[in-house]
Amino acid sequence: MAATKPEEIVRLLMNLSRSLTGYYDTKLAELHLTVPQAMLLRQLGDALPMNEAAGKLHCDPSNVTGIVDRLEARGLIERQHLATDRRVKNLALTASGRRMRRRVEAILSAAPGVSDLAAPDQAALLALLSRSLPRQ
Amino acid sequence: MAATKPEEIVRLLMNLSRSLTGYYDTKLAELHLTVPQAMLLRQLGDALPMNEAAGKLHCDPSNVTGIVDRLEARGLIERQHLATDRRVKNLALTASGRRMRRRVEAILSAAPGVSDLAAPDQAALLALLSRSLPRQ
DNA sequence: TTGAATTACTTGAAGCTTCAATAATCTAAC
DNA sequence: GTTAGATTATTGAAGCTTCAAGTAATTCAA
Repeated sequence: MAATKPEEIVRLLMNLSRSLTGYYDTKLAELHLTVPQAMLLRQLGDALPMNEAAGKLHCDPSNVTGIVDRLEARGLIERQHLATDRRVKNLALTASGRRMRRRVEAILSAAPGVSDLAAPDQAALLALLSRSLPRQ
Repeated sequence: MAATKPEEIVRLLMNLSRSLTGYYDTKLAELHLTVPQAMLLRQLGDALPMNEAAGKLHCDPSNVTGIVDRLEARGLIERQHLATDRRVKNLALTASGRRMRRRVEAILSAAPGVSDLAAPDQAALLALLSRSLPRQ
C-alpha cells in the first residue's frame, strides 16, 4: 500500500474547514451576522478588553475594531471605558446582545459531518488532530 | 469516559487549518506571494479559463479577477483570449511564472505537524477526515 | 435571422485580514 | 516629578472574499 501523502490530508482538512465555515456562514446569515461577528459574541460571556478579544479570536487587535464597530452599531455590544486604565475598552453585551449570543451558541455548537461519526471515531479524530497541532 | 464534543473537534480543526495557512503564508512571503496567489499558480500546470480556475479554488469568479491582475502585473501569468470563444480568457504561466510555480509547489507540498504523524496515523486521519466531509 | 436567454469576465460595495503608523495612556527609571 | 519606553486602541493601505449589477459574446429557439 502506498504511503499517504500529507498533502492529501491537508487538502481534506482545508475542505472540511471550508465546508464547516460555509455551514456556519449560511446559518448565521439568517441572524444577519457574519462568522467573525458570531465568534466575537461567543467570547463575550463576560466583558473582555478588546485586546484580549483579539487573542481569543487569534487575530490582530486592529481587526477587532471594525467587528466591534458593526456589532456596536447594531446595539449588540458596547465599549466601556475602564476606570483603572483609560486606554482599555471593555466589550460588554447589551440585553439584546445576550439574546443574540444564545442563538449564536446554538448554531456554533453544531458540527455537521463531524457529529455523524461514531463516538470512538470522534475520539480518534480528536486525538489525531491534537497531535498534528504544532506547539501549544 | 465522557463523550467527545464535536465542538472541540471543530475547534482543533480550525486551529490546525489556521496553523497550516500561517505556515504557508510565512514561507510564501519570502517569494512575495500570498496564499491565494500561490494556490492559483499551483493550478496552472496547463492553461485554464478563469472560469475553471475559480472552480478549482472554490471561490467566486469575480475573486479570480483581482488575483490574476496582481500576478499578471508581476509578469508571472498572462491572460490569453481564446479564439474559439472570445468571452473566455485562458490563464497561462510565463517563463518566470513556471519557475515560480516550481518553488510554490515545494512549499505547498510540506505539511508541518501532519507529516510528523506515523504512517498508520496519517492513513487513519485521512480516512476520518474524508468520512467527515459531507457528500461526495 | 433575429430576439431572448445564457455564459464569461469585470466592477463596486461591504466586510474581513494583516501590517505599519499614530494618539493616548500608563509604567518605570532617573 | 520628568522623561523614556511600553501598551491599548485606532486609522489607512493593500489584499482577499462574496454578492449584485453590468458588459460583451455566444447560443438557441421562434
